[in-house]
Amino acid sequence: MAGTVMKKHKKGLWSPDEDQKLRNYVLKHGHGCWSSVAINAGLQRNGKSCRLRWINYLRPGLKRGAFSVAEEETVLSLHRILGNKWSQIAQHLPGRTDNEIKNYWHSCLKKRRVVKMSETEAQTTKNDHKYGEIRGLESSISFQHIERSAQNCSFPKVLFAEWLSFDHFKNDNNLDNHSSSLEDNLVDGLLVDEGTFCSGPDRKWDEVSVDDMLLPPFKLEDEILESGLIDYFPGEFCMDHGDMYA
DNA sequence: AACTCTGCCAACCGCACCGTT
DNA sequence: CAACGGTGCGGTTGGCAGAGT
Repeated sequence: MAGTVMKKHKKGLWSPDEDQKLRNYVLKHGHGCWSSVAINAGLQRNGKSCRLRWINYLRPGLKRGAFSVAEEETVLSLHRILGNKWSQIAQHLPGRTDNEIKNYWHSCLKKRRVVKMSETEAQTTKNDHKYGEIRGLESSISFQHIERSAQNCSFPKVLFAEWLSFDHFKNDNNLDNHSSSLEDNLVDGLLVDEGTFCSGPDRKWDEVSVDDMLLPPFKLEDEILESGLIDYFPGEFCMDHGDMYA
């Protein structure tokens, strides 16, 4: 088309100057609509590219560098349960992005997991009384809290603390606001995270009962405290409930 | 030193979902 | 209710750097 100027969006690596423009703009105005961010910040990028750059690189609070052992273990455990739900896994690793975790998984953990699985298969199943262990899963999942009658729900709720960010506890006691899916995940009156517990490859989530998730000596009703909360975390991870709801 | 191979990381792409019109 | 735009997510790719030959 002669005479028309097609505005081409720039692709490829971001220059320091572009980073600076985007950072300055978002810190000053917030992102709002990403496509307008690109225009208003004077960038020849599309909104999607800006969003990605911000989330994966420029956003404050991001951790850089190698994963710690604890982070690695978390990724392994969560991946075993959640599969390739990188964004969900990332929610439990503050400062890490889904992209980073995904890359890390593909580069390192996939190999290591093969080794580790063969090791763990040799171990007998741990049945610590402080843990609720999920049948069919090698890792033991902590049932951290049971929250009774949270907001609209008259059932006790089990929250898998590893699957909810601490921000949830600090900033948002209303479970229904946190995720629209939470209420959908009541199983026998217990709240669990979405679609993640399948006790076998042939079983669907809605076929899994609480019995599948709890092994003796668990008896939830005996463990619920006056506060409506219960802590199944091992000591070093234990948080004071007051802190969590402060 | 030159070349090839491999791993890592940043970014793109396509799709799905959601809210708005 | 369909169309549309914005956003989020997971898969994939391209390029760079370091290791190996």
